[in-house]
Amino acid sequence: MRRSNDDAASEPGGDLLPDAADHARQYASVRRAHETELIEDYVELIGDLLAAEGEARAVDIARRMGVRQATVTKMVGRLSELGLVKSLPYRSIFLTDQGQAVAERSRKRHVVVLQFLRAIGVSDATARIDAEGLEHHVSDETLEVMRRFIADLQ
Amino acid sequence: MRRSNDDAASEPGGDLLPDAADHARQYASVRRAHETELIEDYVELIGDLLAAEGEARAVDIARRMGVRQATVTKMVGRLSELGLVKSLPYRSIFLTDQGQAVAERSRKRHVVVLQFLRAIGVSDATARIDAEGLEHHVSDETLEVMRRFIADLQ
DNA sequence: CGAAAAACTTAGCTAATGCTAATCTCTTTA
DNA sequence: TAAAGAGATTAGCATTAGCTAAGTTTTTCG
Ligand SMILES: [Mn+2]
Ligand SMILES: [Mn+2]
Ligand SMILES: [Mn+2]
Ligand SMILES: [Mn+2]
Repeated sequence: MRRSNDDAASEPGGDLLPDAADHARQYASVRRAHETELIEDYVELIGDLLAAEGEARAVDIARRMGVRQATVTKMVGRLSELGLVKSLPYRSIFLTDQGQAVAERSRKRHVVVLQFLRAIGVSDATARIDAEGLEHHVSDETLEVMRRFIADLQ
Repeated sequence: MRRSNDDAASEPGGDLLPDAADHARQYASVRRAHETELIEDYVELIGDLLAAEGEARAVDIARRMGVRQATVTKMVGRLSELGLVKSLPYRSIFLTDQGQAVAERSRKRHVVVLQFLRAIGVSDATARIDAEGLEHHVSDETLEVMRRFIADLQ
């Protein structure tokens, strides 16, 4: 029944072990982000390819994601079931309205995170790599802080 | 053979679609982070529990992680195979030297990210949530920038 | 046109991470 | 000290995300 030091959050420097329920919510939040992360990356990439090339082919998605075509086919099937994507066999992939919305939102967030990293002095190459992972774990509140930070620099 | 606009990276505001190989490396980097992410969180949590309570029991890990005990048992088995943890059936879990090192490194990084978020104006509650996910995608370079940012504020 | 090449799909496999239900072991307490 | 309760484990299932190998369809080109 070991119950001793709790409320580590209130201790000076007690940044570890917050209240157990809150702690669990933190991890749950991360798990939730992981569920949508890949979906967002695929949809965002498809949107970028559509904007840049006019079409999004599985080969190109595979090359950019660094995965096999079979993996892309399977993922596109999932995106289709989720109503984010419209695709016919052996044809280019397109975004539904819902997919467009997701792509737009992801793209904006990605750009803010990338610009923020550069703004605080991270090199472009590193900023790009880090942004690709960080973007999915940035809350609206933090995103807004980043946006302000960038704006204040002008 | 649609080959048209490349080197988006060099365009003004071209923050989308970098060189394909680089782009693939970005995603690969994220995938790599995801492989170690959970491991780091478990090991870090076990370290924190050992420090705070003297022992790390599966119940407590389960409660804090917000998962079932069966999930913890399985994960501890994996950590054990990885040589990060030492455990006997029905007994507390301990860290190996290697595990200690991982825990230490993770803890330090986590704290820097948390303090950085607070430093730029994110609320404590949000900073805690975001840090739990962000920490795993922060490169050494970015971490150093964050550290300097915090230090310069004193 | 008709082959060869490229693109795409399908089937079947693996690993990671979660779950529930059932069981086992240990600890507490009446 | 024996039952009850708490903690831990095991077995079996589902989902996600990747892979290879084998086939299909479409496109390119001699
Ligand atoms: Mn992105
Ligand atoms: Mn991403
Ligand atoms: Mn952590
Ligand atoms: Mn974490």
